[in-house]
Amino acid sequence: MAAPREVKKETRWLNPREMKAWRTYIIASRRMLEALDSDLAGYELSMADYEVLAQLSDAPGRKLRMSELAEIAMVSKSRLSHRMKVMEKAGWVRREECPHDRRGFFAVMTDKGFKAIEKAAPTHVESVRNRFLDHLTVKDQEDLSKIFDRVQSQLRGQFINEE
Amino acid sequence: MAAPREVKKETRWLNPREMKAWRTYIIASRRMLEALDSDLAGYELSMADYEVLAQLSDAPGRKLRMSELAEIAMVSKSRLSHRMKVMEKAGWVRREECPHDRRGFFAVMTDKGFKAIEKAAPTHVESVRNRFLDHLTVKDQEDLSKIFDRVQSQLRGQFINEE
DNA sequence: TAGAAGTATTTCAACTTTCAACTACCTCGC
DNA sequence: GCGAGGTAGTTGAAAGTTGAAATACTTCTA
Repeated sequence: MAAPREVKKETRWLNPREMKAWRTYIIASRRMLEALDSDLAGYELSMADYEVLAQLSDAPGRKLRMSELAEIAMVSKSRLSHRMKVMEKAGWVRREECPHDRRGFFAVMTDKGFKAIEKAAPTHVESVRNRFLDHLTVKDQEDLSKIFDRVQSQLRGQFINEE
Repeated sequence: MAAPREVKKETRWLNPREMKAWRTYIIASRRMLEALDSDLAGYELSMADYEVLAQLSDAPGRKLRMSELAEIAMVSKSRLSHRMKVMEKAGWVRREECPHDRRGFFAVMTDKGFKAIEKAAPTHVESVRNRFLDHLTVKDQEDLSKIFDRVQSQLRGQFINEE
């Protein structure tokens, strides 16, 4: 240990390279997400709703417990509950009681819902290519996977936030 | 031109490598953004509000036209207008009439606002390092800048969306 | 087998964001 | 110097989101 010194460390501000990487990534990502959303708008879908339906359509029987769906589609339970009400009104999904756990419900995709996402999917995939993947080499794709795997695996991290 | 064929091309679905890159990037990004937001919560700031204040604090005289601020902080005019009302109530900013264009207003940061962001900034920077930059090598940073520069530069692109 | 504790989901109230006017002003062309 | 059309910013209502409380179960434990 060195001689007693300030408790609080100097802030390590970002150098120009770090700043560039961070800002370019954040700004381009935001704009790209906006573009993807607007590419989907013609199908009355947001990216979040698309994700919910896509996950549901991949599930066995196109049917999942609400909590599980919320989890894998990365929306809060309460948000999913609200969105389901809207999608139910559109006839894309319905709720089904869970026979083994009477607290629970299944979200079930209707045929109409399946047709809706089936119709939107090619556009969305094309959109992801246009807006993103087409600008990446195979090497880029692999690099990115590695980087964001690392980012995600460290994310459990508790950041101390002085109250 | 080849012989007449279907107008609509086959959808080029994502291969596993593409899928992996896309989903890892999207999911890790979302989770990271959530973490950054929650790291800022102790300062009564969202990322969006932080960005607005940070841009304002960097401006000459800590003062910018509303539209310009909305532009560089990437929020809509109407959203900025609403947020300014909240931040004005908190005493962080005030509005000032523009002498040369009587339609216009300046957003001006108060001393209290400057102190607020000055206090939050080290945490936020530390947070960006913890959550993101620390997991990137210098090479990664450069790669990322290149990738997202390409992504952004193609984003002007009009995506044909059949109505 | 009662009751405490936990879980699944919805609802409520507060807040934020968006969309489409709307007001007020500026600028240009004639 | 007037009017058409554009620009700056705000507003209010509607829609979306959130976190906490409420409801209705299930599960555990003694």
